[in-house]
Amino acid sequence: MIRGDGGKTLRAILDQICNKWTLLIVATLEQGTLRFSDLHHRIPGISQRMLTLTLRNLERDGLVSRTIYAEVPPRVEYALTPIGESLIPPALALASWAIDHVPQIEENRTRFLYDRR
Amino acid sequence: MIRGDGGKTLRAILDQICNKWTLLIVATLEQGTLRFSDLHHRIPGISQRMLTLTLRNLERDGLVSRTIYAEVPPRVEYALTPIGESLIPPALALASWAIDHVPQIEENRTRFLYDRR
DNA sequence: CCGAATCCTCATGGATACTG
DNA sequence: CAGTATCCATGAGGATTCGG
Repeated sequence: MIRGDGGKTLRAILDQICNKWTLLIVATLEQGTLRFSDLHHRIPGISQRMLTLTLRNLERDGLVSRTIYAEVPPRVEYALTPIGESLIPPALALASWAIDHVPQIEENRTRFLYDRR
Repeated sequence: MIRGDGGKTLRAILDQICNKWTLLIVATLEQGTLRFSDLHHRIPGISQRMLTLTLRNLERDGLVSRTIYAEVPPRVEYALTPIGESLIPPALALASWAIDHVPQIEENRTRFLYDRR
């Protein structure tokens, strides 16, 4: 069953994981450690603000580690923790499902619009 | 890789799947056909409005079928289509991950708050 | 380079009341 | 029973500016 408690905390955490950017960031960090600017231009469309906020949440939840190097210019590197890495398989499973079914879903949507008068 | 195109359509579909209620509704329909009121009280916390809206989106995308019986009182039954059923495994994988890691994540959050001054 | 802070907009979503 | 319609609060998220 999908609900362990009343569903409160679970749904809260699912919302946290399943938001607009989290899965993409985790999937991008699968390749290994990346610094802020790398992430910024590897994830098209994300704003600096949302990248910062999402990384903070992931750090707070212990899914991502943040390492600061006191250099000039500054360098900050992000990497997945073991818990973060354990999220990779289910995240990729969902992403793969979406990729596999994008054409079918798009066809369904257009047909749905056409069938309604 | 997680991005098939520029990431536009994929991210749109992921947003659609990964919203506040979709996964819960799909997981609830795994058990079989259910009517509106059944869904309503099996998913604690959902409003009538959001249940209707989310079901419409799922119907539009072809993940859920909607059957109306011309009776008094009216009866409407919802069921997963084959595509909808194919979403069950990755959805449950993600839900299971969340369930398994809720305690650890909650501990990380409280420690994060405590460590910051 | 890496962010924090501010402002602003718009979608999400809850509460309520009404219909067939 | 199964919605639709309306109003309204909240927060996600983009653009921009400033700081270390």
